[in-house]
Amino acid sequence: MAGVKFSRQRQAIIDYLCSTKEHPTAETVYTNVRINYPNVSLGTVYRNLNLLADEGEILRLSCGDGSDRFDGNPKPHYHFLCNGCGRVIDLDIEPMNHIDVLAAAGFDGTIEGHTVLFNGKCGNCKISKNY
Amino acid sequence: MAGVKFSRQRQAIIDYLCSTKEHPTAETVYTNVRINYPNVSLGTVYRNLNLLADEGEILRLSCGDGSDRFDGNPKPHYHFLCNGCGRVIDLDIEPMNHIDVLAAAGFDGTIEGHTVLFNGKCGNCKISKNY
DNA sequence: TATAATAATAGTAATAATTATCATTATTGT
DNA sequence: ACAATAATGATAATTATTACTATTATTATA
Repeated sequence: MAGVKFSRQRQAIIDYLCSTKEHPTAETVYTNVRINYPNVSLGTVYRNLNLLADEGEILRLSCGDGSDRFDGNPKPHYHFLCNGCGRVIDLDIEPMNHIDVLAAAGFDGTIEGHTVLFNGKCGNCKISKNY
Repeated sequence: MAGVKFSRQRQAIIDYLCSTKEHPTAETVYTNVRINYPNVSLGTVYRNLNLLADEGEILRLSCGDGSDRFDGNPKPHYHFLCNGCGRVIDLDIEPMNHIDVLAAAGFDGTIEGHTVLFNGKCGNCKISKNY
């Protein structure tokens, strides 16, 4: 990475993101990185999350429910947002790359990719909240 | 609508949203409604956009690029976000309702729906910005 | 039509999420 | 070891949105 130097704080952010499947917000990343780096600043967390997302090392998820979330797995995959508890869960289905071709028909731009966000009630909420 | 009274301001917001295909932000709605209602407040615009989105009369689009956008057409359809100019464009393809069934396989929650956001370069940007 | 109930408004203050600034510290190539 | 410069922590600033409240508008009914 040209012009990018290693930093312990950035590494700790990557390590934390890769250790969880919870799609944490910047604030949650901050809370968890502070366990090992009590002096880390929230600005540093935001700066690095942006850098890593720009480099394609992590994914940024904007689910429209407040803060952005981040995913340590940069491979394109689909997500589910529970509108009971707000959790974001990875879905285990193959990305449908062919829909980029379908969408391109009759469109004068160039399609580079897509995101899919499913919504509904997660397994936990179905039980605990009687959905 | 139980407990909901008519207001000229709300009607003006609906009229404006239905008159454009530009998926405006709350700020843009505000600017345009002010042409006919110079005293309308930004809070009124936000309050009504939230109300209308909750009632299902309009769509809220969170594209992850700053402000939420709104669409006067509440029928589920797919969108394209140009990462050259930031414009959001309606795509003319049939929603793939069957993918909700695919996604539900091996998932313990209930899938109620999904959104798809394509990205790339719009026709204008391909020309004007040499993409 | 006048009235009473209450929803909606404008204006403003407050909050939440994120980005910018900057002096100091850490990393890295030579 | 040193010089160049990227990264940091602390804080201020910005952006997007929501909350509060006294006043005004809508609407059902007398």
